[in-house]
Amino acid sequence: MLIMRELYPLVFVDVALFSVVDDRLRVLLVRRAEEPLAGKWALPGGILKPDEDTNLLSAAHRVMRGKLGIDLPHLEEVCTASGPKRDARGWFISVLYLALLPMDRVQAAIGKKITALQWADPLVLQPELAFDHGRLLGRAMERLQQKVARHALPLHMLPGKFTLTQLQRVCEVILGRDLDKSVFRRRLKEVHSDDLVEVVGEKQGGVQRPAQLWRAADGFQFLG
Amino acid sequence: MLIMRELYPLVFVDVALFSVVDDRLRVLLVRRAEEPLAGKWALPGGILKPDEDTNLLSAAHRVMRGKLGIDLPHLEEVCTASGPKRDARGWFISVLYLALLPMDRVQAAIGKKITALQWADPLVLQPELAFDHGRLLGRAMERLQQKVARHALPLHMLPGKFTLTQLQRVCEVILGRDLDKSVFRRRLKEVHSDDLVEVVGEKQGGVQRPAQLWRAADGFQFLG
DNA sequence: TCAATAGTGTCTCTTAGACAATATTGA
DNA sequence: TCAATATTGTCTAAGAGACACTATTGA
Repeated sequence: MLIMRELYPLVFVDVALFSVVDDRLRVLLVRRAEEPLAGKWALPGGILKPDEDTNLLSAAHRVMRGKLGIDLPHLEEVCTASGPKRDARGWFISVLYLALLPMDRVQAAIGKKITALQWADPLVLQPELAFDHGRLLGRAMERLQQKVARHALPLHMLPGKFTLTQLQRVCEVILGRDLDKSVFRRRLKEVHSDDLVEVVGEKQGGVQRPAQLWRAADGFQFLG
Repeated sequence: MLIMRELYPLVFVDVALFSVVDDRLRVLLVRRAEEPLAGKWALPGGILKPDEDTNLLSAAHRVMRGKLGIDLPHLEEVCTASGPKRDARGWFISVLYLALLPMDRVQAAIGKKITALQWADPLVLQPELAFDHGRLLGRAMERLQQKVARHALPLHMLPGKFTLTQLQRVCEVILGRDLDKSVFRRRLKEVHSDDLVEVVGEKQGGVQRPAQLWRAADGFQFLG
């Protein structure tokens, strides 16, 4: 069936993928290879393919698999952007997703594409992101901070085994402020005793008391 | 320009419009007049018209203006639904909006279309809403309750002048539980002293102490 | 005065924050 | 033993909830 192009908007999915590198929050940016705005940095994203995708979420998964070659452990919708003049191609809808990546998979994610990918500081206003991606990144940051402030545990950003100090550090990095160790662990015990599982292994740590290792429980979700 | 229909999804906006009628929470439903699922009750909604709408939000405003003849004072995006088989028409995206209507405009909203519109109880699981609207309604309810629980004031559901008791009642109806009068007013004073303005007028009230009337400040937003 | 609702005060209990104290390891 | 970090305990302050009290009106 052939129809008028102007009656249907272009639909994109864009992803704000966060991780923590060296105790600093980072977001993945890609350098646009094609027009419009070729050469500019942007959030990774792609166009919806109704013939391949079962829904928008799976489109986001597909796009990120294409960019990084990995499946993201967490991907959630944040909001949409829309309007008639994203670029010359006309009316568009962009659905923004928030994603988390374990810190130990950051290097593998970028691989050798260091000219096309970068882990940028989301707090330092990126000089000029393409389109409205600066605003979208802000929305994703808000969502991430809100959830952690409401005690959602960003376990998807941590390696398979982690110490509570590591977990606390990740939360601090996301929130941009220090947390009290005692308060942090007290809440953990009270609320999330079923979502975190103790592990037999112990940490090395050199000249210091070894820390207990933990892991996320099966089916853990980044809720809150 | 003519293109393949299958490459572009249909885009709908659907609206969960809440109000309070006789101390009960209500959501607006419409009886579908056309196929598919003609005769079934559904959330009001319509198809995006890129040639008319400047973005998805304005599409939602346009659709509701068409159904009710009024401009909604509050409309916010909740989430999207998407997939290949909403109905025979193929791949679709549906963007859900949450809206609030003042209780004193409920009658005007329905007008004489009582066979096509109804104010239904969103808590009583509507037997069978069309499409996935039952799930969408649940998402909108969650959002509404979350915001009020986080102390967002649903002033958009109240008439221009209202008493604090009325405001508290609306919050109670949304949350489905009683609130403490003292706690409610204490918080109001502490947090929202700049967002609510005292009004000279007093309430009638018959055989009882008259209550102070309040109104929403200019530019008030349903945040929280 | 009374009924009825508006509006305020106070007590307690839970929880968050600050910070101290104890525990465990390798050198 | 010491340095360094893990883990726990304790005190205090802020906030939420429960509930009682006072205030104001028309009849």
